[in-house]
Amino acid sequence: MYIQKIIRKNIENALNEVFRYKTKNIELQQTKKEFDGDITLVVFPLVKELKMNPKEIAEKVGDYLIETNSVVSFNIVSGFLNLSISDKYYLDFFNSIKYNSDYGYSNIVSEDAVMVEYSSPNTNKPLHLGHIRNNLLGYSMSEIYKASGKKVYKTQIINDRGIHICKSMIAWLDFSNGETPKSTNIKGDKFVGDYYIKFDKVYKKEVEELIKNGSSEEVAKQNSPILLRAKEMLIRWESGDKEVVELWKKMNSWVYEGFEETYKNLGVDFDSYYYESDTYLLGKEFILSGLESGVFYKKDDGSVWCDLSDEGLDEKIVLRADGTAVYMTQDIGTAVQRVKDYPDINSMVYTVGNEQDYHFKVLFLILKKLGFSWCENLFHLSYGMVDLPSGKMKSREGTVVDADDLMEEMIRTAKEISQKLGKLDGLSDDEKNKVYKTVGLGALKYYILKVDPKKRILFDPKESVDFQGNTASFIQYSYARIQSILMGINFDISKNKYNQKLEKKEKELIKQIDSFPSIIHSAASSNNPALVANYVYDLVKIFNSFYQSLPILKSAFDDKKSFRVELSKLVGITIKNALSLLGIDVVNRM
RNA sequence: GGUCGCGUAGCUCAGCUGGAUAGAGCAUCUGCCUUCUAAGCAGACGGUCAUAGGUUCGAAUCCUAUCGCGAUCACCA
Repeated sequence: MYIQKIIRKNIENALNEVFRYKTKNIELQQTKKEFDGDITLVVFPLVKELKMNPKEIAEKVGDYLIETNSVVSFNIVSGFLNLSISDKYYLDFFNSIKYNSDYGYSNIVSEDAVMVEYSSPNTNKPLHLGHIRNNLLGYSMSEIYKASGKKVYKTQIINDRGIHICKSMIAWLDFSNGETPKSTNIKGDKFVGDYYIKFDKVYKKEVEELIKNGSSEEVAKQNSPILLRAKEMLIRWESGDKEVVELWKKMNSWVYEGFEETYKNLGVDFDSYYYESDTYLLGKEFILSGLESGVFYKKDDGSVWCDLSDEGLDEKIVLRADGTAVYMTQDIGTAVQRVKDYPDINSMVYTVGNEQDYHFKVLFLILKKLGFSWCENLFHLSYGMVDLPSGKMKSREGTVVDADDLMEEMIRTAKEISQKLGKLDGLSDDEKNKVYKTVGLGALKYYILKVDPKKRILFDPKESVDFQGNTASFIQYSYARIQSILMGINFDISKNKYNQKLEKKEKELIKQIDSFPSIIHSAASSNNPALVANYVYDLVKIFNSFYQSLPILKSAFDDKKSFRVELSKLVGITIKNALSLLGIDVVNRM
């Protein structure tokens, strides 16, 4: 159990027994390096409540804690009670988990499940850097929820219908001569995306032509022949035209093949898929029942609205005048559908960019008004844009960073650096390539996940391939060194009975490891994988500094050395587990 | 204009529900490879926490205003 929890409980007891006082207002923190002690109680908040001076309170609490053997000593510095925990506590904790390869993960799995939606692409374009952030966040949060003891369903909703895919279809009919991804050896999503771009080119040319012939810009934009054909195709699709639907299925299947490849490379996966072509008509029934119960109201033209001015928001349309659904309608329907499909769900997480903050605020409010029991546990995992040093990513200007290209570049850079350093000499080509991939993708993932989701990221390709400092490869490298220590040792270290005094750095390491489960819980409750990233970086830094001071381990062995070997091993387990929450793999040698 | 988010070292970022002298990495400079991996370690330099008020024992953190950047405010998704 996390040491702070124990101390907190003991302090509660102390206050209760010494002062007959009960409070939740106990402020604990790590003791600063400059002072003696492990954990510090900030006494000030109690001063007011107990109406005594800080020193007196601190002394009484300290005495009680010593009497009850919770701490071995304490000192008081101006309202801060610094407590020293016995080495025995740390050693007992260490011994209790040192062979637990699942260390940190909760072994109690809750009955309730959380559904995490992420990725959710359109089917007319390949995935780009923004999707990478989305995927990494969604996947990582899923792993963190699992580790914190929740059952998780990973899903996505694919925007597979609408005018955008019709555009690709028209362009393919016009220009492909029957070519396919297979026949051209182009990845399916890129293949379809290329036709989307082709459509756009023709469209622009036609608009120009129309303007030259005297149309206004607005009219021209609406009346380009190729756009009219795309619109007509959408109508045919909606009416179930066999030919159109066939082509639509064919082209989407190409895209999905491409996406799967990208997901596989990125190391993310899904338990289920929702398609807008299935869900875009959902939700109308709830609009009707909402009308009856007075949640919504109808305007004269027949459109249906929800008034949210009580919550400080505007009114929001939920059904068009012609009775067709809008985005909001579908999202209401889809949410309900998901709970139907997975009855154990009691919360949902939507990983969607922060440009949709308003939409989700409204969606959650409406669901609440409609009275669904699970509406309290909806969370919009909102994240900031990914900018480039050259500015914003814009598909029209070709400044989008393609997901596949980026991953490839990261792997290539890992290869170059490794070759230059000669770290991998002696491995087979297969093994080398595996390391390049693990290191290159790890760098990408860590670079993105280590920053707070709600902040914008400035993605500098140059800096992201830097493998020094606060990067995945630094962490992976330390893991590899630990494996190397362990490999050099060929006798049984499990019999050691080390119970001497701990050195400062050993204690620091154990303390850091001790806090891992609580980090997982804070990451889960704040929906922020960056907490885990920064945690493991801190752990590795402490370890490296400790490691530097290790005596030579492979030769003459004593209890102290075997203890340190075991401690290193436990650090390795913790690093591996923490990284796996971020979707990052480790390598045994590099 | 209304609403929401962000603003911390030259650069990229930490800083949990307010707590001790605001922390890392990069960059710049100084040491450390005859010892298990130098993708490392030890150290130096670098701060008006956007600005101005307020709340209190105590503010980067909470409140108000102002400035800057961004998003959003569609019968688009």
